[in-house]
Amino acid sequence: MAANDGRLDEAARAGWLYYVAGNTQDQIAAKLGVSRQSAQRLVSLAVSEGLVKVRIDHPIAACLDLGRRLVERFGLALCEVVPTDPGSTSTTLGVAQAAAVEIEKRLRRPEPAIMALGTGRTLKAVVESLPRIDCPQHRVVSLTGNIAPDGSAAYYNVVFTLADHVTARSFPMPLPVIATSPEERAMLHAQAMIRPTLELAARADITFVGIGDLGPEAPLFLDGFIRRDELAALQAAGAVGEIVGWAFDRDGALIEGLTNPRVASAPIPSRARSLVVALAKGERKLPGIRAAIRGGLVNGLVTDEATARTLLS
Amino acid sequence: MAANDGRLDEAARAGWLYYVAGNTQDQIAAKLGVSRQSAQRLVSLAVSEGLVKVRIDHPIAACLDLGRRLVERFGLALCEVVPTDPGSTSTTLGVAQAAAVEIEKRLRRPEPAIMALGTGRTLKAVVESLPRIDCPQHRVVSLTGNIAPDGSAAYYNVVFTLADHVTARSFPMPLPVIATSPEERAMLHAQAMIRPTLELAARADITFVGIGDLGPEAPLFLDGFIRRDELAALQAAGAVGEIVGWAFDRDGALIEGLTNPRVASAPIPSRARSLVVALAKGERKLPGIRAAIRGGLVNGLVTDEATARTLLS
DNA sequence: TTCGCCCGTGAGCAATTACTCATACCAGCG
DNA sequence: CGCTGGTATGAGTAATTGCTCACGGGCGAA
Repeated sequence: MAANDGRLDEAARAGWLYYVAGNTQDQIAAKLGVSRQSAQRLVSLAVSEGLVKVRIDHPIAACLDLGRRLVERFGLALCEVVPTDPGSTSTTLGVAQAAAVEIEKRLRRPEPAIMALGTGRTLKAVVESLPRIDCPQHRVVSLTGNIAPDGSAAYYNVVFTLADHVTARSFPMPLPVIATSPEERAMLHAQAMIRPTLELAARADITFVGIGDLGPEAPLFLDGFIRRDELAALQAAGAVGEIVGWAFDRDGALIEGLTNPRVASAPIPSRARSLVVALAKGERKLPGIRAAIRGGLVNGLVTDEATARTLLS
Repeated sequence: MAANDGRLDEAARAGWLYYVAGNTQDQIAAKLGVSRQSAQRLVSLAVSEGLVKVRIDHPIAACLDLGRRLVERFGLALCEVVPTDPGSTSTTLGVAQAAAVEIEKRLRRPEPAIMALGTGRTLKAVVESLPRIDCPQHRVVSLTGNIAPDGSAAYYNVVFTLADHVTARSFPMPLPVIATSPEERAMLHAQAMIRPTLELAARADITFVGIGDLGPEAPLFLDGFIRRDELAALQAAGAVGEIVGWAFDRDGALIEGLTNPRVASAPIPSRARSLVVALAKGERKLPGIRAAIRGGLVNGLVTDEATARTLLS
């Protein structure tokens, strides 16, 4: 660990000399007394470890405009639109970074606040691109369980990862995502460990959630939280997306019955008194995004240009 | 302007695709429909226009440690130490970026605050590396005049430059830096336009100033604010540095007489009730830095590793 | 102690990027 | 209408970077 830290230290230094001071890797090698290849490795280590954060500080007119129009059209309280990379297959590229900036902005405020987080690949990517922040005044609460169907702690539980970067007090939720029965759900929620967390979630000042699609590759299904027949039933009932497990139809109304009564996640915090920001982009999630903002499940959105355009058309 | 903006827009997009999305310039060229060379030009334009901000998000242990020791040793309220690039001749590299981060942090706070700024090459570089921030709740006031000896607006008046990036209310000071006589100074300060600004400066919550050396290449002399004989007189009187024109000796005590009675800048705000941060690094400025912190002219410092080490030795 | 594995290192090479120069284009002007 | 200065563009080339592979030293297991 100490050696590793020393290495990261060197990597940070190399990255600094490279990106900030504008040295070539040869110069860095000379200054740090290592071979050019090692310098290159240090720089690339700095990048891959996420030590190097790049942001483009220019309001690309087209994106700004799309954001404004989305705010107007759907009555959103917050909307960020990032450029689309036409070739990329990533479902988080750009959105994650933009969301991280928003989160960082809140966490840097000195007034104590409660932030609730959902789960999923997008949130995971967001948290990974957060810088280190010291903010013990804030509390971060997970909206959803961190127990995978196989009993292990789910990879996508983001509050744990967040704790690596941020010193806020964190409240994970030691629950499955979807209980086996409504009764089990009730029992779990009644636990002494859980109730304070649920109450905290209900009082969140700001919430960031991903939106899951419910197509054939629904993350909820892929990750084993629901079975194929349950997915099919949801689809048949008109479900087009889900937020922390709560499936909803094209009007943004939660599906009655099926898996929803067993969802062990906290309810989505109130849009009336807090900011609930959805992070999502891409063709597959479009029906879900559209439903969530039309139905008022969320009042904030971070998405990309292409998705924004389609939403407006 | 419109065309230029469109170009910057493209540049920002290219920069985004390059740095955030990780495309090669070939790919960017294809996606933007331009030649590879043009894509390269767009990316480099984005960099040179300062659209691309890189920060290294790792507390380099050595720097942290130096900062802590400086805080302890000199009773500072804030100290940031950045790595040194052994080969670079820049007097602002690193320090400017670190200071920009500190300033940004303050400006992002929602509670209204008053920030005072000095002048000089360092401050200029700081302001240029600030991102765009919308913060009309804050007020930014210049401590010093913006009229050069030849009557033009001085290049290094940073509050104007700041206004390009930040929407805070700004209060420049339409004064020379050093008046021709103490009487002129008094008269200038009595002006109705000036007095509110001076009062604002006195109430600043946080102040950032550069430290000028008074060696043979003193910026005050190079920029024509003082004559060679005045510089010599200051040196003879034991002056080792200046802050917004106020020359001080090695104990950090303001020089009596000479140019000081004619300095038209606002007094350095109170260290007792606010934070006054000096931004400076480099051999030449060392005597000035040492004097300023030992004499309590400032209670914060942003500097580089090499300077920090020397200060501690 | 010795063997084998693995991590880090250095060399060479392919890919990518940055720079220089010549050319083309355009606006303003005679 | 043609000229001229300035600016953008494309081509070629040098520099820089990133990748792969083979080597070597350290460490744990037998």
